[in-house]
Amino acid sequence: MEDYLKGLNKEQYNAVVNTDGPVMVIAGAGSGKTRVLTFRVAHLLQKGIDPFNILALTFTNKAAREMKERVIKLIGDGEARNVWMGTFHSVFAKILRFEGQHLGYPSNFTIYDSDDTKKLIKNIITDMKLDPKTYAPNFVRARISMAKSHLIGPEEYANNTEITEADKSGAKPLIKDIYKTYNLRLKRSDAMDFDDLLFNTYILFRDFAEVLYKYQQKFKYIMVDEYQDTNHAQYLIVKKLAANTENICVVGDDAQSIYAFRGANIQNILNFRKDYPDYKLFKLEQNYRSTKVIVEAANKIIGFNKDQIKKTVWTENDEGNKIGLIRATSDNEEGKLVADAIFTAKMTEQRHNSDFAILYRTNAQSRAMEEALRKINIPYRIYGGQSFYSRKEIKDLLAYFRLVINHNDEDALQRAINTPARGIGKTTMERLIVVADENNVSLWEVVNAPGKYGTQLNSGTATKLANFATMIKSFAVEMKKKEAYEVAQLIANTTGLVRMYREEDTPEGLSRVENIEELLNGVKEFSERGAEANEGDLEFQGTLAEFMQDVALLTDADQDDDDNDKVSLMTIHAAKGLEFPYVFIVGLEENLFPSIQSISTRAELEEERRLFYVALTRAETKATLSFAESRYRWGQFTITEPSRFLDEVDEALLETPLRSGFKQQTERIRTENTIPKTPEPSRRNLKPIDNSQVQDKAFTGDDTGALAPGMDVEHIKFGRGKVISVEGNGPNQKATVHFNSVGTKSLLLRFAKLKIV
DNA sequence: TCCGATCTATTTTTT
DNA sequence: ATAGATCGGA
Repeated sequence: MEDYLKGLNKEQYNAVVNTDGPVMVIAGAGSGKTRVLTFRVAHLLQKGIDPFNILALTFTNKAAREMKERVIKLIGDGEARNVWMGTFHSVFAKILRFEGQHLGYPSNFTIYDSDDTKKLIKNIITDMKLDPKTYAPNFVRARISMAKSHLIGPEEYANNTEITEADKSGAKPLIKDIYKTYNLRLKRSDAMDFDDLLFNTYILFRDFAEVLYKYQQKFKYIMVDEYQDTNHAQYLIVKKLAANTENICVVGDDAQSIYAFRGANIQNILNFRKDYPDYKLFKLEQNYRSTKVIVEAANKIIGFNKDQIKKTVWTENDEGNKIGLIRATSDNEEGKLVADAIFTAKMTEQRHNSDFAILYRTNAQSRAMEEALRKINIPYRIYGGQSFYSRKEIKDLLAYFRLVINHNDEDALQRAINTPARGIGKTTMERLIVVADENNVSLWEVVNAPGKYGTQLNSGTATKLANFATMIKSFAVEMKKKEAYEVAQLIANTTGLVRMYREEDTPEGLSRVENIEELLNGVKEFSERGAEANEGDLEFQGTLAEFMQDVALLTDADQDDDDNDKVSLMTIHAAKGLEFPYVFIVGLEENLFPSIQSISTRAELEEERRLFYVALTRAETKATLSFAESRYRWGQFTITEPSRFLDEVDEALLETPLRSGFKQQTERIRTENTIPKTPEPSRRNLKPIDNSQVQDKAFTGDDTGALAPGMDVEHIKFGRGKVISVEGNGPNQKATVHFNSVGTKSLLLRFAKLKIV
């Protein structure tokens, strides 16, 4: 046995060394899935397999990078860097840059992100004079995206009566036309959306046998991570690629499937047995990550789901801490209690900030957490949310980059042409768009040569257009001669974008200028990295075009930070695949988690439950659940109810009972084997309550040094209560107080302003 | 065409 | 709450 394989358990070992033929690995949470994948790659290389023959597909760039780093650690640099490891989207984008001409795409095609996509769909809806309320852009986009990920093109869509009937009964019969126009417009812009990267790769392999053959020869060993999250398109592409050698290894966990909402299909796991009847199955069931308490609680929760593949996750780890429970009166208080708990654990357990993660269902929940952490000076880092790349000023500058790289990129052109203002307004643009449509050419064609298409323009406008076109073309020339950073800086300055924001002379304007500078620094770093990497990776030049390819598929979670000792804040989706000693799962309230839009069908509810399972199994040492009894949502104060998921946590594993104090829980009727009733958003939850009571600004705490058990105290939010105990001293002094209103709470006296009554 | 005031949708999760 | 969209007036 090779040395490096010694640390593996039997199942892991088998999953690693069975390199030939189809293999499926069902890997429970924390069972060493990534380990198996990395060792498998290392093992292949060790056996002398050419790294260029190995393909490893992941869902996030982060997972890909991590895998690469770990392989390099195992067997050293050099060979490892030539393995194709990346997300489905990035790998297929790379293939399409090489092969896109078969489908009529240039290699410099633009990738539209969801913002660009949405905008384009919105434009089309307006152009078609449809009511944007009926045809809500987000809805239409979701519909088109769903179609594309099932490999249903515009024609198939229009010819599929089941689909069109559904659209008709939804009073949206024209989605098929929007879809058709949308695809034409994308094509005319030499652009692909995220789904096209998969769709077109599939078409490429389906229609061009020689291309398929080439990649089948290339990728002799294929590995797919998070197989439970693949959609139909991904499934078929992988199947085609693997058809020759059948050296395919998929790793997944049905209990962690949380992307059905975007077309992921758990059936792909089941299909695997049919597609490769002689496949080998390995089950990784031993959890190395979490304590017994966490594993047991998680097992019980997932047990409430009907649809699942039987498996038993177990662990030899210690029993561990019970699961914490935080009950807060408001979202802000929830933030404070969580921040306090982190502070306390840091002090008592000597932990780093980076040992903590706060996980939530929606990005909007981060704010209360941020504020609370900031108040007590705990550094944190937010993953996801409003991405750096979706800020206005960044989009503005990127639009120029895109336009310079691909003149036909219509979205980029529309954004750039009058930002900053160049006197090319709405009227002119509308006229140009009509001409472009009539002649079926890209918008750039018309802007660049309006005379050619007989566009009616006054001479002033014509000059402005000509100047703009000349400028863009001059950038394109520069781009060929200079490296990325120089061109980027030239563009930022010559276009007047930086000047525009600077002249706003407002704090926002200034921060926009700073963001632009940050982006330029990013470009600089990128091209320097390009120069360094040149000898190792011949394909990498560090050009602006390459930078843009990177950016299009990048998410915020992929960015690195210099200072890494920070508390992590992210959605549960973003946390998949990660682990932390201490995990706080916040906002466990009905209509938030599970989400109000996911409780009408069993399938949706079960996905929410898997999400909860994923969240809980991120924890190594201790998990803490929290919920608030009220929360601001959509700027509205709402009373909330604890999540049904809290009831599914084994009471015996909780630090404090769920139902304590005076609060009487309304009995919720839930039978495990009936389909949940139609959602009845309880009035109670949505009723705005009078929020006008002004808080007593003068409320200041008494000196709490004299605080002792038995004393009556008053709290600014909780009102009257009785002190049960006081522990700790100095800044960490805590008191347990029983309040009439909210039951027993533990408060850090430094923050809780208590008045002795 | 530009600017400001008013209105409005947004919040599920991501490549 | 808040950013973006929209509309009317300059």
